[in-house]
Amino acid sequence: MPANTVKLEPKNRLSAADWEQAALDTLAESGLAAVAVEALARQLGVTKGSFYWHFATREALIQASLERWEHSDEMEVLAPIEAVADPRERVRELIRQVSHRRPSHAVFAALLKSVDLPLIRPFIERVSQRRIDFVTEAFHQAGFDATTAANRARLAYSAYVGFIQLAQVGQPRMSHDEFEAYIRDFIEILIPH
Amino acid sequence: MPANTVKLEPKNRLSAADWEQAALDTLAESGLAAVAVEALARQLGVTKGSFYWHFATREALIQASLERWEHSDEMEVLAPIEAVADPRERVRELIRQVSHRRPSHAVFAALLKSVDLPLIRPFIERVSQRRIDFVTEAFHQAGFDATTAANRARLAYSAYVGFIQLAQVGQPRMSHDEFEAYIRDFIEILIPH
DNA sequence: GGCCAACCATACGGATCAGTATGGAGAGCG
DNA sequence: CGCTCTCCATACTGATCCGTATGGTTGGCC
Repeated sequence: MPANTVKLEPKNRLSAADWEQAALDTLAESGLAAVAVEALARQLGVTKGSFYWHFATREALIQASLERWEHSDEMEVLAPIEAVADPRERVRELIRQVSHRRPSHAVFAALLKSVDLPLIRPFIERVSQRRIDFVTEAFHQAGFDATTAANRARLAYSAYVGFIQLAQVGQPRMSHDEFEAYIRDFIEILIPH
Repeated sequence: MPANTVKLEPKNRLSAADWEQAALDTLAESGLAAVAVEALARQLGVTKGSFYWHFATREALIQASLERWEHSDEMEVLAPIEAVADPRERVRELIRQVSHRRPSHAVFAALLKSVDLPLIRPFIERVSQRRIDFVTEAFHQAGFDATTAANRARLAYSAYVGFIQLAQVGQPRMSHDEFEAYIRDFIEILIPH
């Protein structure tokens, strides 16, 4: 057998990053309450003893996981769209992007439900502020005055937040085509030609 | 002393309705997790023994409380506005109403966070469906075709849901005047003249 | 005035979960 | 070979909370 097994054998021997990823997965799937040390341990095939070696406390895990999520979220969503020159088209592209990439929103939707916790709140505040500022800036560049741009951004972001909440209820019971039509109307209403 | 003390002495001796009201209050203030029997008992100055005489289980209390809330919500919000003849003005009035009466939304916002629970989900579904249908109907009467009316209603309701979520974060950090201006823009965008 | 039913206290059982204490296996290195 | 550091298992404590069992108190009613 070849020696030099640098990073093989992902079977046993976990790292902190493994725990963080598992935490984000179950957070997205089952909510913050499901991010429990013993549950994650079972899910990873180990016991609590492993966890408390990598992290001091449950909150430390959540904190680290969310910092990871916040960073990747910013890099993967907003950053690529900043390149779009025309501000109107930039917002349109943003709407299309977020409307066609569900998995990332699951974490945000889960966090939204635990926003009353002091541990979670700052994350919601920061990412929301960044996103609203992003859209506000685009609307401003598109010719709207400051307050109108801000209000339109607020409306757009509120509609986004509300939608991902209602989507879990299956409330806007729409087919794929109906959803696409909704997105088109969404854009049409918020970004007049 | 006059006999005939029909309903005096509200000090001791609770009724099921008292528990339901207390449940709704703490639900609105501290979320569903805070609706715990022992906590409510302390809050009401009694012990668990009292609770389990009035209700079989914690879920029974929540169920009863939410049925009470759902009924009063429907009566106090949508019903009075149905009288407004002009559909455009009806939606405008609805928006003004809900934007100026906070306390009732607290229960809905709290429920939204626990929508994954099978006990809560039906309530969210029913009230959301009713509200969306209400607005859709108004937009339809205002001259929009069926799908456009539905999409505008979805957008309006999503924006509402998202706003009450973000409001708790203090995210749309607005003064009173800014809020009023936002509502005006909200109406202006959704209901073109 | 005594009985009955509504209402509540006390005390316990059982489940869940965060965190601690402690010891053991396993790889690398001298 | 043996030591040590990393990583994990086992076992326990303590807190919280739902639900049960049971007995006590109070008000109305015959």
